[in-house]
Amino acid sequence: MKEITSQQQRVLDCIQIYLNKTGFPPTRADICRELGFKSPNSAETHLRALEKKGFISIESGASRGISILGNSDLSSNMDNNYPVIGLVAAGSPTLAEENIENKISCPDDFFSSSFDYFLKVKGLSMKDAGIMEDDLVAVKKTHDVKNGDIVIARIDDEVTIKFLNRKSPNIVELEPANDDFQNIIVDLEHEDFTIEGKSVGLLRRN
Amino acid sequence: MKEITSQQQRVLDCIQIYLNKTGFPPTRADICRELGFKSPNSAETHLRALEKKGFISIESGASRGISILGNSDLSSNMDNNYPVIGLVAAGSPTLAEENIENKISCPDDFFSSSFDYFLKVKGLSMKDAGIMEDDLVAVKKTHDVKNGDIVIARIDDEVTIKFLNRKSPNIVELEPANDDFQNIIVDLEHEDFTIEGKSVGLLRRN
DNA sequence: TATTATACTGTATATATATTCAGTATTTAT
DNA sequence: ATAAATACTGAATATATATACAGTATAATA
Repeated sequence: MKEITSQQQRVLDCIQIYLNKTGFPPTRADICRELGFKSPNSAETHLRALEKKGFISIESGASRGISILGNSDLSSNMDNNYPVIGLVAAGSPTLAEENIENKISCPDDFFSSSFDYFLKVKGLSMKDAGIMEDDLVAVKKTHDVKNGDIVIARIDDEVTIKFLNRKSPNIVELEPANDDFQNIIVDLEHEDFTIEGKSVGLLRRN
Repeated sequence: MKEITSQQQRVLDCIQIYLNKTGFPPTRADICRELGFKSPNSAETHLRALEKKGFISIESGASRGISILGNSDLSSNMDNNYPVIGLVAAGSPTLAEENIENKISCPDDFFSSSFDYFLKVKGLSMKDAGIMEDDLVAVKKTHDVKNGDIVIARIDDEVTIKFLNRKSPNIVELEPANDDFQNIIVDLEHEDFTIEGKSVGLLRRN
């Protein structure tokens, strides 16, 4: 998807807000009223730009014929069953049957990114990041992680959830969010270390 | 909600299907085309009947100004759209349209108990309870709250989320989960105090 | 340098659309 | 038995709306 200008973003937001508020899309005049434009053609040209860039579609000739495209809203309402895996002290969080505590049905587009399973958190090592015991962290299986990401990592046979901090090509620091815990420093040359994935969201069921 | 006739149900279904398909509501002519009516007035009268019975609302004078109302079970899926309400400093978190920031589709049985809306948290007064800024707290509208519950309360015009602690019939203590914040003590005789509901879960989208 | 994209105002108009009025017929309450 | 609600056709119309056309101006390309 092409880049969007700030004014086009305002118009796109305006359409979404109008939709949330009324249940149907705005007219050109509505957009002008909301954003302070004085000519309906101001809205028209922005709409055509948004259409050209693939953010919306416009039904020709129809009144209020604007619909917002992309995966954000109506299109992907598919539910899926996501396994809940216990964070056990030893053993990687595999999707093997014996590790699956239960399954949770939720929409595929529920979090900012797609994800693969829920990890049930043990302990309070990430409590200052708002991750408490028994919270369910939505984990995306990936190796594409940056410093500062909350990652699910395996050192030898221990699985843990921590902030990632790559110190040097061979040294990785795993940082808890709790003063009672120590940083874990991993030497990639001498220890068996794997990134299982990263947190893309959290679910807490009281 | 009053009873619906089979023809009115067909029209209501038609609106929903049209919305799913196009992203915007149908015109009278569209409904006629879909259902085989030969006069736009056929659609009009059905729409007015549906409006009178509270199934839809019609924006007078607006084209395609139909919106489907109060869907307790007419969406028929397991999923429902739950509004996201911003926790504003003043004003109660009503479900009024202007307070709805967004909607999130999720299964009705997603949390331990049914719930009514998501509250977007501002500030860090509950951080030690793992509730961080911009977290979405699933709120069940109820007055059935116990000591220790995380409640959404309104004092005069301030809405806040805190632990509940009833001290005596007339004194309620609202306890933050953050040492930087003070307990709030409310005298029910002299202050306007309402329990809006309680937290039944939490959702965090990174 | 010329060109294209962005970002508007202002006017005009064909048509898309809601909505009223006039009928007919059947079913359901009172 | 009479009124009211339902379920339509058909025609007419005021207006809501998309959209084209004519300009102006600035910033970003090529």
